[in-house]
Amino acid sequence: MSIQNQAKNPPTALEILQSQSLTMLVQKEIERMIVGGELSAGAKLSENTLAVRLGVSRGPVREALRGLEQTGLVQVEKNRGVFVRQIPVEEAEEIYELRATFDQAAGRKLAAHIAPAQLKELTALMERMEKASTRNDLDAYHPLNLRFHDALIEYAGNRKMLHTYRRLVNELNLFRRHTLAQRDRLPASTREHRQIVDAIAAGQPDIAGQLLYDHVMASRARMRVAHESHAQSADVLTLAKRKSPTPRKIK
Amino acid sequence: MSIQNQAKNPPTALEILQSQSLTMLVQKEIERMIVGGELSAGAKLSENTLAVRLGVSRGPVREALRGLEQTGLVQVEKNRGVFVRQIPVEEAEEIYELRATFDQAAGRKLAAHIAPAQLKELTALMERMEKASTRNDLDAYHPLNLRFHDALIEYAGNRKMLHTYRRLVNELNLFRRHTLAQRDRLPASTREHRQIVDAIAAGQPDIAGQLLYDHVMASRARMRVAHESHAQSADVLTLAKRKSPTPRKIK
DNA sequence: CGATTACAGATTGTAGACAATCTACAAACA
DNA sequence: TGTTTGTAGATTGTCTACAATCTGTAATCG
Repeated sequence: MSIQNQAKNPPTALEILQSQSLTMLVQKEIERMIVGGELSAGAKLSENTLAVRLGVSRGPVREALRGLEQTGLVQVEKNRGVFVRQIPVEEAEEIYELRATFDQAAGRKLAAHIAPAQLKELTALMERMEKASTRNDLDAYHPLNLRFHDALIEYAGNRKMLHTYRRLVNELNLFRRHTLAQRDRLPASTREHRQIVDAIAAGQPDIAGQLLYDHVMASRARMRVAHESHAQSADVLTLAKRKSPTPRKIK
Repeated sequence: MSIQNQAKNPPTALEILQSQSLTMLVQKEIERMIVGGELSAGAKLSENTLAVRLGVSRGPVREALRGLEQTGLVQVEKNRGVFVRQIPVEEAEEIYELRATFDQAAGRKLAAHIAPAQLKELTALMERMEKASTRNDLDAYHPLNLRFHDALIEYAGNRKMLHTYRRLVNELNLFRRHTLAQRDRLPASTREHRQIVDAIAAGQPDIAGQLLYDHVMASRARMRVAHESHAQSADVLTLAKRKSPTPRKIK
């Protein structure tokens, strides 16, 4: 064993500097702009504009965009440009269904064996959601809900699953209308959360898994309803708004 | 509706030319070299070498490598180069577990409602595997097995799941020793396949799902055994062989 | 007057050049 | 002899420049 092989678990400042290339930073920044809503779905990402804005040349920007393309956040059209992806409802529903199977599997594993500290954390998150629910405070509820489900997957102990799950959730953020689905459904959602935590605490894998699957699929159904009710007005908006994703013209 | 919006489902030659940028072609080619075994795990990918070999400049090669990094096929180390990823056993096991949950979900859906043509195709694949099994022909069995499980996910009708599944399987190809796990276990695997198809045909979601989950997890267990039995000799080999992933030296 | 064609400006795709960093080997030192 | 230091070559990171393509507008034709 060589002496110099002393990798610490917490990444040191040195390792950070070593791994942070311009391309990585640019990619993170563009991703932040997208998920933060600064760039809305369908918007065109001009290489030049981004390069100037970030103070780099087009090279790193192009590399970052190729990376983002693989994560599903942007869509590249040759000779036309890069656009923030628009997630069709059908795809959003597929993602919800995938999430449901992830949550189900995680619930099963956690019910079989969960560390006391983890159960405590889940309970705490759930109780905070209950409080936000009684205040009907969606702005507080939403991030807690994200953390609750993320923790669920994290505690299941499969890093590959966690990574895949986070990528899916990130992609789902592009589908704006899904957040609206929770409005007015906080009580139901909250009740389901308590049942889930109870099943996990009681060590009932099948029940916990089934409850989680149903919970996410119920979110999916609410999302679809919210989407359909806003369909007409929203479609008019997008039709008027989108100059970018114009179909390629045939000359 | 405008006249020129006539996208056919089968991608036309025109659309292919439009979407195939040099970067895309380079990425596909490098990916082919990796999964085809031409570049083994841990190998260094020199930008210049790749560029010359493919007859392009370094720009598209770099962009392609950034894309491959996101798919998990390569690992980028700043100022050091790009390497074909080495999948640790632990990660391979996580991927197997994820696959198991995918297959379980797919089996459930298919048992609930599967098209006759699809059931026929699954049956045909299974029977061909049985024949290959009696001949103990692993070279014939392996691709059939891949197609069988891929078809299973495909027929479940969730494109996002299919996409994610294929990416995971692709990544698992980097873990060489997992193919060996099937040697001498063809009869068991074949028997499980028949049970699975039977459960789907009989419309028993829970059973089909459970069989599939157990089937993939059994593959995982076989993979681990194969890995451990070859551990010593293999480790010696990799230690002697790898010049590339040398730990970064401290000066 | 409507549709088609031609052209100018802008944007993307690719290539090549330069600077920064790393690797490996050799020289110098204890 | 073993370790450290210095240097040359190679590789990567980034930038700039040029070619190919697209978009939108104006001119032309029926």
